[in-house]
Amino acid sequence: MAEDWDLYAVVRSCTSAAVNSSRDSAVESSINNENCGSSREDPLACLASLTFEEEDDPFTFKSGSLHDSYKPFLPKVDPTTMIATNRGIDPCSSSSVHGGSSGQLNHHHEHPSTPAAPAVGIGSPLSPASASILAFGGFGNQQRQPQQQQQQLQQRIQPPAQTPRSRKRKNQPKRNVCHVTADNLSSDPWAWRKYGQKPIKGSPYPRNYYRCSSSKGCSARKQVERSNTDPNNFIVTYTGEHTHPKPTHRNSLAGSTRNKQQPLPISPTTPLSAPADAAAAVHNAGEDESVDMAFEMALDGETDDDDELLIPNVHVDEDLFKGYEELVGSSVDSAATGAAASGGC
DNA sequence: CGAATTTGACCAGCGC
DNA sequence: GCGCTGGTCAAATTCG
Repeated sequence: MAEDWDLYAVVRSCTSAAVNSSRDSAVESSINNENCGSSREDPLACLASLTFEEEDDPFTFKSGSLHDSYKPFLPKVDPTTMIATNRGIDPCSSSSVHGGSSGQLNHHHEHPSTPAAPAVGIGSPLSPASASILAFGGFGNQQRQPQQQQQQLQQRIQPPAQTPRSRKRKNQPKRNVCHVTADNLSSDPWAWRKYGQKPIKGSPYPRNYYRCSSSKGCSARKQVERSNTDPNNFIVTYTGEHTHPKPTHRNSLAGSTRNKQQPLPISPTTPLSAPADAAAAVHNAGEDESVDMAFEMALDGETDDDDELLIPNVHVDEDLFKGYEELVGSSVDSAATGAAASGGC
């Protein structure tokens, strides 16, 4: 499915969320995503509508406590809501497992033998950006991230003395669970690097693990898995928080743009892949800024047109942008429009 | 050559 | 206490 991960997708997700704002079910929001095209409201609203569904998450953020935690990070946005769109990442990928169940995923699993076709895979011809839009602030675990980092470092340096790997549920940081459609799967300004993939019991689709590669010390992570109930929906779980400002450009990540096996549409074995690629791709497509904007808006909670606000170091080179426009003309337009739309979503 | 992805193995938490 | 499952690590591989 080559969905075009463009800003629209993001916007759509927002809108959809808005539409379903009354519901705290993120799933529903995402599911209805397609419908949202019509309704444009405040993207934030959309975000707001997306709630952290917990699924297996012991922490339930239904408005409330989490809200407080997020405040610092998400000033205007209702912490309980967030949107994530990961495009570029095709969670369904993966290996073998999936194949089996794949009945549902007709579009995706076709070349089990092909390892990754990552990013591109799901993505779009344009190559998605990997991103995921989400309002990711810190999930309230400001303390944790440094700790985790240290833990990991220590682990490597010395054998785990006490709690070497606190990655298990018990110690797990709070997570933001978002449900997004394939269309929306992607687009977050952060660069993600895949570090693992595992088949999940009860789900035909494997779960992919990504960590933020924008900064070495960043403990932000995200898990992407395809919903077994609705193959078109992906469950994106964000954990940890970014310890650095959003990358100015997705391609800021050295070597992040690795376009592998483009030829292969999507292989089941390669699910989400390559956020980095996607990011790069998006960037190339000229969507980058748009996406970023959308993302920012989400973060900011204000969909207004204050694009400037956001992250300080996010600066857009106009020339570059122009170049994009020329290159991708319409794409950019759409993206821009989308961004704008999102503002008025 | 550097960076990202793949994939098997390891380890810890949780349930029985 | 044991086994299962999920999360992470790290070597090998691939690609720009």
